[in-house]
Amino acid sequence: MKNILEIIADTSLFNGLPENQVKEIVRIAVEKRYGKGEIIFLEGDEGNGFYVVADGKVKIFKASINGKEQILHIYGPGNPFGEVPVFSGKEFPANAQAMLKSHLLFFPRTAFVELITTNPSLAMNMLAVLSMRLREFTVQIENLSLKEVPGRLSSYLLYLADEQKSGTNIFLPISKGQLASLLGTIPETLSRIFAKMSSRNLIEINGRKIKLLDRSSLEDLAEHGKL
Amino acid sequence: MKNILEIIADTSLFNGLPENQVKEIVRIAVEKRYGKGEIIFLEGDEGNGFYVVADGKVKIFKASINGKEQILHIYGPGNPFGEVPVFSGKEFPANAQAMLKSHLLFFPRTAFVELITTNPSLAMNMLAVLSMRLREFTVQIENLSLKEVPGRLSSYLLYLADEQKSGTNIFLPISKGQLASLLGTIPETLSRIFAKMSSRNLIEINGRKIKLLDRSSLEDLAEHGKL
DNA sequence: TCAATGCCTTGACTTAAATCAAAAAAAGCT
DNA sequence: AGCTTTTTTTGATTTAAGTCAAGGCATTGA
Repeated sequence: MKNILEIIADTSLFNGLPENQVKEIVRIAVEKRYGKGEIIFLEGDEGNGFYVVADGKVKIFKASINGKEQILHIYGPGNPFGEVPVFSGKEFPANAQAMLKSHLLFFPRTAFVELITTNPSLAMNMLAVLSMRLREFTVQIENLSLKEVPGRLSSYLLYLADEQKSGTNIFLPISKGQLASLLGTIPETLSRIFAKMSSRNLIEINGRKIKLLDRSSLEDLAEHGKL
Repeated sequence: MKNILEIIADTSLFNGLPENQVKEIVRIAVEKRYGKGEIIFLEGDEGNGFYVVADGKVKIFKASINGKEQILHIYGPGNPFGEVPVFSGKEFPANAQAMLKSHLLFFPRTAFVELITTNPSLAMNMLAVLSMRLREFTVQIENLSLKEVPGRLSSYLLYLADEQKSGTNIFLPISKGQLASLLGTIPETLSRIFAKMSSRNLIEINGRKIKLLDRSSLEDLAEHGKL
């Protein structure tokens, strides 16, 4: 278990900051703990601060009336989330829930804004974080609107392979049901597509272990769609 | 035709800044003009700065191989765009094209970053702008994945009515073809849905003039989907 | 006024994916 | 282990929306 200072040092948000600033940040951070499945905030809740994951896993999602959910992000150690209302001054635009027992740091809005207004390099880090988020959303919207599910799945598998640097063997960090939600579909559809990709020797599946057999076909699929 | 100083004063990005700071900003702005249909930047281009629309209309979009496009935003006078690579330090994540003859102000990356690092309140404005964008994208992803086209259209019409403050009479600011792309669909589908909504007396259409006849049904549609 | 162009609509058809229902497999628990 | 609960898979069916093709309407301009 790391201490708060170590956690903060591991966050992109805070790197490159001078020693005394980091201490200031530690001073305003509030530790919070959540059990598996516990709701951290709901869409529409007043956004009086943002969080950094110290340990555990958190999902950010939108829900429709009829129960279907769309996962927007999944965050792990070192990732900040919930920053939007800090600067837009409005409510949270989506829900956050702990996927595992999680340990979070909470940064209250007013204290953080105070820090940022006097510290340009913290502001720059924050700008970089938000820009990256915007970039990710751009990709996600493209995926949802321009590609069919097999294309989105291929993109995700290739992304994972890259992320995990494990060559062609990858491991799903979330359940297939959750993956379906992240890809904007439902478990049945995802299952069928896995089966089809498997039967065409694009991949090999063993529970959460997946082996990429035909990378170039997967890349093609991620680009052009159509299985 | 406004002068640069007036344009800049009208931008949320720059409001609340002290006089001398505004002058600094004017100093680094570069005027650029584009004809209708002209490309401003393409996805993957190096992002060496961002733009503010002084006059005209600009669309930001993603394109797929087979010609289908997804419009992400449409910006008019006073709106900044292309800020992402300024802080993420990467390329533009989408394409930008002038929809009309447009007059833009360009802010070079390095000069702007310099300004921001010495001016916390400019940084705060920038953070607010990015946060608002993030919030909009969150809604757009929800729409694309959780709602069917009639629901997305209803949301858009209600949004327009609110925006235009014209009661129940609204005017489409873009062509129906472009609207289809903004809603993540194709013109044929949009046309059919307009026809269906019209036959059910939810709306009345006359070219780009639309009258909302049954607001509560539209709201219901925007919430729950299903026409 | 009449062609010409661009934009929108309509119809017939196909297809990807959602829904409903149920079985099978895997993971947790005592 | 044996039981329960959750997750995943499979099958049959429905449905929303995309594709292809043709026609209509309106604006522009010679």
